[in-house]
Amino acid sequence: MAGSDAKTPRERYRAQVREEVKQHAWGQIATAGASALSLNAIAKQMGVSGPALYRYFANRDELITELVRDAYRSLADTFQARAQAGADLADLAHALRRWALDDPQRYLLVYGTPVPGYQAPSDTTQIASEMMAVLLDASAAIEAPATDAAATALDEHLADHRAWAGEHPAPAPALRRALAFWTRLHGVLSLELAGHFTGMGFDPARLYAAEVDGLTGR
Amino acid sequence: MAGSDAKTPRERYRAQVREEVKQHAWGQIATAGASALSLNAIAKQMGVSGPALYRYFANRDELITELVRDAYRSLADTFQARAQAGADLADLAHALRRWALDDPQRYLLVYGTPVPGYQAPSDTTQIASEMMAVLLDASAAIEAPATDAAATALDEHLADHRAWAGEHPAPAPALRRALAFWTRLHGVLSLELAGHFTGMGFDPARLYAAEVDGLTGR
DNA sequence: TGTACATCAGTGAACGCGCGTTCACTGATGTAC
DNA sequence: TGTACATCAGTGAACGCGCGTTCACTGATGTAC
Repeated sequence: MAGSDAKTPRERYRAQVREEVKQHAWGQIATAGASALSLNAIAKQMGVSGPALYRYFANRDELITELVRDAYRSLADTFQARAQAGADLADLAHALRRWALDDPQRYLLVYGTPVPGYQAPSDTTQIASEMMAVLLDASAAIEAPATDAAATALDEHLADHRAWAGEHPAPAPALRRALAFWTRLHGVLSLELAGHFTGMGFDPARLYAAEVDGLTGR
Repeated sequence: MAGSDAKTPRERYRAQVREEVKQHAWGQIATAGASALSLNAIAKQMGVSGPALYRYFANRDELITELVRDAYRSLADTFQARAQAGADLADLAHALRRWALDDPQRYLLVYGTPVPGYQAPSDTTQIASEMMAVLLDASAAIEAPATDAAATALDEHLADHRAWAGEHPAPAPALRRALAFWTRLHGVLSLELAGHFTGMGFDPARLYAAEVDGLTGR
């Protein structure tokens, strides 16, 4: 949004090719997983020689970093857009599920088993806290159901360890709810995406919905 | 336990070398992830030529399969041993956490992002249902707290889709509880193991404990 | 509008690497008489 | 207990593959006068 938007044709072309490379990268990740990403293979798919791509990405890691960043950004944007449209916690939950099922590998690139030896870009922390802010807003907007002893114990801990919430003024129960939102829904989603429910016979969407209901106080 | 236990020295030697190969395999997985597993690299570590290992494993996939099977088996054994010692659902939860933190890569090999293109051995289904049986026993042993509307809706679905529970006579609320046990604890564990909580400032063990308490009715 | 020069995209050859896997072989270990 | 033979562990060479990445280069595209 900021900065010099005046793009020369060459700049536009570069951006376009970078985009095309990323498209093919996603396709490759979808079929063989992130650890199998290969610049040479992408080049072949694009009908171009391998070294050509080094004009656009310094190396393989920079490409992966870009994909991770884009995935994070996409999820954060989805959350923010929904929140701005008046979504409550349950709506966010279903937006998350749609986002994940829409492109499982994109979800797994962010939340799956880390690619060995690959260090996530540091600015994802920033994006992650944008998402967390949306979650905290929505969590704080729910009237607290009766808190039991276990919840209270965690609340006390969270009240003292709320660095991750930044400046957000959410009370401890909202912090707890936001964390549970994240971990419970991730629990269902990641097992579903990894295929651990296949053959079990029940519908993962029902389990997900029940978890959402539990989180939002029905 | 069954079968011919009379081992010739050669058979014993073979078993021993297979075991040694697996040890190195785990070490390698720990540092570079499962997708980086290489027979040649293991051979080098063992001070032996690459092809030598083909006396012990038909190929790379057979080795991975064996590791997955062992991991499953280890978790199932842990659960069964704890259950036989009188463990309740909360005890099982903490056993699971210990098992996972004890060797994160072993946990991730079973429950993490699937290794691309690798098909899990079919007999893991058998082991998985052994574990499920233990979970269902423990879940059924807990007196049901007041069930809310969301839980009831899921219960109705599970009552009609209980193939995964096999012959187990657990009532629907116990089925639901066992599933929640699995997905919620996996949610916390997998995010913790993937490092998504690092830098957030709170203690994952507290979050885990709160989820356990919630599952066991305090 | 036309020419001279600089910029940059893409090529092809090359380097070094490690992988999985096959194969013909040597030498040690076990088995049968 | 001793010899003859079969079994099997491990070797080294080899095949074909794909990877990331560097480098000197050609040819097209844009810029300055």
